[in-house]
Amino acid sequence: MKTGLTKYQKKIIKLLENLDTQISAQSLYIKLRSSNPHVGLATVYRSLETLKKSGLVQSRTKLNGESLYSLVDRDRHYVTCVDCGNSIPLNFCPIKELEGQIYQSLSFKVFYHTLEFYGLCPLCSQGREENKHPQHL
Amino acid sequence: MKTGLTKYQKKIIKLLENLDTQISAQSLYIKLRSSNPHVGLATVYRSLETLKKSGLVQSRTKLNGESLYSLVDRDRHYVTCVDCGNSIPLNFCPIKELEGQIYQSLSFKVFYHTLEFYGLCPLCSQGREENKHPQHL
DNA sequence: ATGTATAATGATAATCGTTATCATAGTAGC
DNA sequence: GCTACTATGATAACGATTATCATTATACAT
Repeated sequence: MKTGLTKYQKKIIKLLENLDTQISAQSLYIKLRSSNPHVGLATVYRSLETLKKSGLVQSRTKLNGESLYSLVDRDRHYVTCVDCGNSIPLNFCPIKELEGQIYQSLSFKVFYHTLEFYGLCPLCSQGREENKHPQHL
Repeated sequence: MKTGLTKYQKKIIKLLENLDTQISAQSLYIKLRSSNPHVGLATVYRSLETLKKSGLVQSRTKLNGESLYSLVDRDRHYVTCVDCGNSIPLNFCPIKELEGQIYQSLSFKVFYHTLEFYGLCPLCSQGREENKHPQHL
């Protein structure tokens, strides 16, 4: 094989390239089916797993355990609320440079990294303050 | 209630304090049972969920979807191999200071953050090199 | 082109961590 | 004690992911 990528692996890469958000395996499966009605869910998971191990695709896990996938060159991170679960994207990444240092010190070839902040979003934080002083409901 | 923490929430905090590694809910359940034979698994999950929302406990998710818990003051991060799944702890954290900045700019009160690097560990990297030149097996 | 070995795929069952349900036990305030 | 509310335990249900296995496609040698 020339490219080392299977038919569906290529299709998945294409889909991810035309997407600037992270996407779950299940959603990717739906999207794939619209142009490939016979594709199986297992193929999507298998392809994503292989692409991850080849360093082309990365994933992060939501609080509910679902994994979201994207290309490794999307160096995007999020702030997530532990209460409502909403995520806000950040527009910077302070640690890309560290990947090189890790290779130097640990001989560990870094493909990508995840960085996520967890806490209380303004709305949920506000909600808690109000509950401290209930209005005799 | 004075402290706002239930009986088992306190026990879990104590256990985590005497532990310098992250631990899964299932393992925590086993440990708890040794001194509290009648505790239920659901209680462990419920307590961890509440402790997370109160900002005392943090979690990170392994590649297999299992969550590992620790106290939020354990600012420890890992390098994980996408092939064998092993994790190596890092002894530094470059972004603790950023949490304050995020509160300034987004009014988002950060409890903790996760930072993880993914790639190929020396052993798995070596294994792949060898497979490039198979010995006529 | 044919045959053969190997890899990829699809359908679906199984797995497993986690959540929801619901009845019971505990607790606080009256 | 009585009542309302919270915490708990046992277990069923859930849902994303993985394993299984038969089938199909592909690569390669003949």
